[in-house]
Amino acid sequence: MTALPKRQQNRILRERRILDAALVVFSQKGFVSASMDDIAAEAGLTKPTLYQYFPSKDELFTAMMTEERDHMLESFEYPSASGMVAELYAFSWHYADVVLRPDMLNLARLIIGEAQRLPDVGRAYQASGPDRVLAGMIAYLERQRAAGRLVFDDAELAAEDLWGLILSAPRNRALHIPDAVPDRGTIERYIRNGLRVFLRAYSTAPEKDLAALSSLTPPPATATE
Amino acid sequence: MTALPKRQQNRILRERRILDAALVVFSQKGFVSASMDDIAAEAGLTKPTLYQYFPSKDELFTAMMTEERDHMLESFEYPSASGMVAELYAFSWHYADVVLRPDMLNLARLIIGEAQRLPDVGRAYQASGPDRVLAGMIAYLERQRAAGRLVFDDAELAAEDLWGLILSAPRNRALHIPDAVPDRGTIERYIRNGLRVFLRAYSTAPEKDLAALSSLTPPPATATE
DNA sequence: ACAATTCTTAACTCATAAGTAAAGAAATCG
DNA sequence: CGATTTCTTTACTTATGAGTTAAGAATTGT
Repeated sequence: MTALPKRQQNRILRERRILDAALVVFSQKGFVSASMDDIAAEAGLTKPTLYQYFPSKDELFTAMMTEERDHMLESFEYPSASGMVAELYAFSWHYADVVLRPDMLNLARLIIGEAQRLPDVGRAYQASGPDRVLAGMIAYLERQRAAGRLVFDDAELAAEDLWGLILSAPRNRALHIPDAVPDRGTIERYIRNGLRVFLRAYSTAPEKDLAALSSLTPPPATATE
Repeated sequence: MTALPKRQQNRILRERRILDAALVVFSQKGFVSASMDDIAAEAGLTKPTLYQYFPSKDELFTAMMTEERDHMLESFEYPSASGMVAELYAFSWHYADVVLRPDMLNLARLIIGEAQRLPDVGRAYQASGPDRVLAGMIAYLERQRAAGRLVFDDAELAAEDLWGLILSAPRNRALHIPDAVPDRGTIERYIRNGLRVFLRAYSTAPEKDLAALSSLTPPPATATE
């Protein structure tokens, strides 16, 4: 009874296809060089049809960004593990897997490249991505502090230290050099070292935590890789 | 006797002006949206004249990037101070002052935004900027290790930890949100905290070094700010 | 002061891309 | 099955920008 008419279903599917195509083409070519003909072709339809769904290139871009922002929010779940160290390790790996995905890097490049022209987009990206993850991490770290496992004055700085330690170098390199996405061994190296520094600086039981870190193994490569 | 004819002097000056204008306009608008008319106007001359100096937009961009790369290399000198902690602090501030300059951030955004289209430019930027600074820092840290002040297994990772700790968060935010260049108090906060974490993790005399850090004050704001 | 060089002005060609219109074909609906 | 809706095809307008030309003005050199 709630089944939509075929026509409406098709409209929803086509809109979906257009937004996906827009993401691909904008990410590859940047806003200006991506043409509406290219995006229509990528979506498997024609430009006049595309214009029936989105009245202008700007509106398509904005809609695509809004959609992607919502998708981004879904990516940052918190893996559960046994113990703070295992949790930090699992999350570091999860975060790395998301952030270093080629499509995510392409999107980041797009946003950074357009940040001057579209300040709201940059702001929205920062709010839905990094700031959101940071807020979650701050809460997590404060819980660990309350449980006596960590000590720090400023939870925000501690959370930012963690990202800086585990992913700053590979991500920056990958942003500058698209071919330079690190392999899993390299990511492991950064994560492990970053967590060591973090635990040495903030843990109330550094020896025990470093030993726990030594026993952890990286997660299997995800199918999306 | 070595004085160049006025004509040659003017050519050199004009070329300089064109490259400066190119940097400004490309940084503000990105490669595609920056027009040769805009750049000529910024340089205070006309498009046909501009084409007398640089045969195409691509070649102007490449020349501008090459020029900027050489400029970048000049920016990363090593301030001298008394003691390792003071040296790290001074350099952290120096690095922050360079990297967070609006024009440097604009250039970084430009490079990141064009990285897919111009992989060589991204590679050259990485090699002349971050990799270069990193190499210097690695050498410095290894000297401190040899002198018994630091302990680490991997100098490269230690050097990357330092950048990640002191500047990763503010720089990323500034890349996404052009208005969000941090004030000096915020930079101080990141640098001080970052160095604390670094010293706690790697110093052979953490208490002493943290005390030394406490006594340091930020450098005066530079005139270029 | 005159000649040579360089720049400016004004106009141009060509290509590209955003956005649009109309007619016919295809898909869906009742 | 005919009516309606939606999409495709084809062609179009307009604007923009890379790159170019020619004539006259300005600058430099001798």
